[in-house]
Amino acid sequence: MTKLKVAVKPIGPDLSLKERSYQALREAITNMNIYDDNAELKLDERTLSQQFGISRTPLREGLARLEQEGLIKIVPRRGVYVVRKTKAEILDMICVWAALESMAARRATKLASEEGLSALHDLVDLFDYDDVTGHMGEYSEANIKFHQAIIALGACDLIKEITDGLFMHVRAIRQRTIFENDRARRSIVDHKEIVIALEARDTERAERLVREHTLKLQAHVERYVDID
Amino acid sequence: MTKLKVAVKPIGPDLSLKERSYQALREAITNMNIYDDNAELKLDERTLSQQFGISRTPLREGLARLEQEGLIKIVPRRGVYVVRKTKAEILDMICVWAALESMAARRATKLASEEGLSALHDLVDLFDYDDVTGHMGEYSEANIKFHQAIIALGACDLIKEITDGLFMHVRAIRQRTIFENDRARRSIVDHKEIVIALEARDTERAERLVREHTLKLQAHVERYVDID
DNA sequence: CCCTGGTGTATGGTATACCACAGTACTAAG
DNA sequence: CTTAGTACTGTGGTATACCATACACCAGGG
Repeated sequence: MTKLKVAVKPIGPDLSLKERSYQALREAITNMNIYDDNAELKLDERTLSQQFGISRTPLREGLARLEQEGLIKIVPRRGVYVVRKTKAEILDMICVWAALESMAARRATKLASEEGLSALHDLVDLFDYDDVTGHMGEYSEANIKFHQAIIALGACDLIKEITDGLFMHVRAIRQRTIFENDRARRSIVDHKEIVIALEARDTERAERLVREHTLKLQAHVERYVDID
Repeated sequence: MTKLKVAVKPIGPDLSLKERSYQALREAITNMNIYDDNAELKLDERTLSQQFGISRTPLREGLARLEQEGLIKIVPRRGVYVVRKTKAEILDMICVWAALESMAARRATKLASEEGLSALHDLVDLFDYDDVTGHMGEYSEANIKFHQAIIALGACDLIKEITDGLFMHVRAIRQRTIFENDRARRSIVDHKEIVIALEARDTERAERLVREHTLKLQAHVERYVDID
């Protein structure tokens, strides 16, 4: 077969409309203006389909996926509503996060390459103890990056998949969880200790530090975040 | 307000067709004849819609949910296929299971009531060390029950939700994982030790025992189960 | 003035018709 | 006989029309 295929480009990013509506909606909901104030929580199928320029059929298939993912709730004969997580659900998510990331840390002490660990080390060095003030936005991003990096080092695709979903949900209430400077500083200290434990290949310690670090966040949300 | 509300029953279980097709398909796929042999892995939308007596529209919405859940894969323009988990995916699922159940055990040592623990104790007493032979089917059920009970004691709805999903997927390959008697016996011993640790409220030990118990299964699958 | 019943409308649920592409079979040419 | 090309068919993707219900608004009666 000397069929000289012209590099015709992997065709378009011709995702099906179902896929595109799913992703677009997901994007829209997670980045939604303000999620907790008096934001519009009702979605209208016909309006949406017009906005996207597609018919209701693929749109509804996307909505069905969104519902399965827990981002929206479809009430028969009533409409589709953006779901507002309860405080208990948030706490549960952080709990699962703690369980999975600590397992990832445990695995990382056994599986991670030296290069991977040093890359992680670089991530925490980006922010210094005194440097945090005024860079909360960036730090918040770097914070997520750090945790995702640990999870990546754990080399378990399913853990990555589930935690990505959790982060997506949690991002929706990020605005409410104002990380005060003090918390950020203590967080940085925790991160440094975690990296040290990982580099020392100290499985038990790395697992414990990661778990406790995340459970600190859980306790903080429990005490100070007021939703519902 | 002295409104004497009559307990009027939550009305009918008027599930939508989308919901029913979703559940029916899910049921059908998880209990599917033999999942690994030469079973039919291609699903035909029109045939299914006729079998269910509904149109393709709600059926496809159900399929979209199934795909999101990972039970099927919809290949654009090609069709929908029942997904066959790879060995790596199975191992990942057991890994997540270990992480979540050990976290549940940890929480159980702090949250569980004495009644809950004694109920768990009863579960392990149902099967004795020598009693397992010939009752593998029942034991397999009791085994799942035991793990679900621990998760329930952890009192984290999301952990329950996720692990339920994992069990559903794993059930599909249960047939392949022949639990030989020896494994069952050792499993029973593990279970008894776990209960003891829980009743002693020994958080660290309970966490460790549960994790190691599940990781033993992972190692067993890794070594002896051959799929793909 | 309030409460109740009915009608109308808007919106979600379902069915169906149509379209586009992939896979296959058949035919023709080398 | 083999291979390539073309046409046909079947299946998934999409659009649209129709149906059923929930909610709002209005009218009439208490």
